[in-house]
Amino acid sequence: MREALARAIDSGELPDSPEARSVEVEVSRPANPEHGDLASNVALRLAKPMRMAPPKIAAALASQLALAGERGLLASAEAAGAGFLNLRYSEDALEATIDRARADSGVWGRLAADAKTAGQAGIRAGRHVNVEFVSANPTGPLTVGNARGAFVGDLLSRVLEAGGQRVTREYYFNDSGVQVQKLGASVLAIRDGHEVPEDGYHGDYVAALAPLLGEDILAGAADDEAKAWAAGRWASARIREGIEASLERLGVRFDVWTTEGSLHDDGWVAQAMERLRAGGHLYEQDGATWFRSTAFGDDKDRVLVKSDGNTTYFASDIGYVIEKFSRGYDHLIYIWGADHHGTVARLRNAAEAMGFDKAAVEVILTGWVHFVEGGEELSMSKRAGTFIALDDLLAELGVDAARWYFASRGANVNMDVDLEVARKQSSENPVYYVQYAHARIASILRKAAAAGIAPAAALEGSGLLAGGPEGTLARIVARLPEVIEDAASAQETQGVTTYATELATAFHAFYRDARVVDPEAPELSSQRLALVDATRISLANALGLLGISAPDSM
RNA sequence: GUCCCCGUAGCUCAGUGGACAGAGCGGCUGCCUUCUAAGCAGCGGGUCGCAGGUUCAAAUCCUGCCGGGGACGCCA
Repeated sequence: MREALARAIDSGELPDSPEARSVEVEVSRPANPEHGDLASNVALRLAKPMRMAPPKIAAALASQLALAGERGLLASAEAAGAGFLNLRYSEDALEATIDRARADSGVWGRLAADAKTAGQAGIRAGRHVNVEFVSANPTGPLTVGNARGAFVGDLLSRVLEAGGQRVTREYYFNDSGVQVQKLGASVLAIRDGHEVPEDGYHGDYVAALAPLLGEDILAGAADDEAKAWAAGRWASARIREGIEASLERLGVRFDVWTTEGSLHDDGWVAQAMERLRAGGHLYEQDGATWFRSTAFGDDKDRVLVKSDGNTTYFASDIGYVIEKFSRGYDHLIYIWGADHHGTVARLRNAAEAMGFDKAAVEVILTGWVHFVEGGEELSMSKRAGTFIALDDLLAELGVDAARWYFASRGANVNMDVDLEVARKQSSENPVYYVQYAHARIASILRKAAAAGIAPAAALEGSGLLAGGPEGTLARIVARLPEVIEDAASAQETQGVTTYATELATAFHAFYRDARVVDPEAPELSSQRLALVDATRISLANALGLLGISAPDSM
């Protein structure tokens, strides 16, 4: 495009100027397929510096592009509308792409972490990133309220991996806070037939744990408080196992589990404080130690060490920042609920004060999920035991439907979920529409194999994609790599669900218009089988990226 | 009071500078002797919260306002 522009200027067709030579050439995919496979607005941008009507500029560029033929890549280039330049791929280029999808089926669509992609703006392939999410304390099972973070974090991780980044999934929790002792006291109370303390934990899961508590756990505990701690640590370890199992069922697996206590024990918190102190970012007032967060634009300064000598949660957080960076990450991402937004600034400010790049500490806030059942709001208190366990919800809705539900919405939007409606509509979830297309293809492939027709080895040069139903379908199949690229750079999955739905629709239409297995026309059949197989691969890889299964039959 | 997020079809949500604003669900009408009808074709449904501004071009960017949610602790 840039070359064509230069040629047009050199040949005197278009006026020369510094602006014209340096204009940003933008190429995008038009919404309307009639506008070609790619479109550019350069002519519109050039109108002012060139003092020429956009359509005229577009026409000049189109003729230059047509002359060059771009080494067989483009079939046509034409000016259209108010000055758009529409380009169309050649059959050969499209066929080669379809062949490539089949040859590299396992990695088709994913970005390699090579020098080329690393240099590309927004992609950041090769980056080593830590994604911390869920991080619910092990004082009870995961609730539906934890679902958002679990899916958002896992989907983000998958998308970054597909974009060629190295991802560590991290879970942070506190196993040494007073809540652990309260949990232990609650378990003991139930075991011994006493009332659960007012501020204890009242859920059924506590009662279920009580009879399992062995006397050996309490050995060596001198008084009631020590017993409660011992029981609490034991119970929270059991609960953590349960949490891990729940996450496994969601298809979420963590690489690293870090406890708040270890950040103190291993000296990270002290190290962080030392670094801030050395930089002159700390001061003492009213017996407490403060971080001068306001120097970095925060509303107020923040306490690190309370006047009673205990450190705050924030102190652990900054120790954690150092600890994470010490492991060699280029970038840290935190998935937090929207209610934590007030703590974002201080964390990033502290990272900056400790000498890290503020931009390398990113917080993604998830919107609120408001659960309602039959018009009534559901409370979600672990302490009161009035929550809905994540496992229960997923047993009803299914993991694939739930994953799709969260993947197709932005992380930061608030949503209302009426469980009655969700149950009723789970069978209407669009995920099944996409999975059905995949199953249909698998069925066709089985049918063909039974009829002794094998997919063509390659389509390049076949002319199958010249137009008609085949051309339409192939163009969408070929788009997966750019869908993944967009998802990776925007760090979002909505585009993937939209694409998968579009591809499924295109396939269902193709299914209607073109019979694939036809013993009367074996050559056409085998070519169509190759296209249909490529469709299956794009569908499976799009679903796989979201952690959703691609069934061979439904 | 300050700050953050959201406001798009009856409902749930995509689209975040480009050519007539999209999908699913719901409503209505047709289509199974033919590779899976969990499908297909069609109809109906929109002041993109409101008002200004920037731009050749605004649902998209800027400002103000309205409405909904959330956060503002020496809690964790």
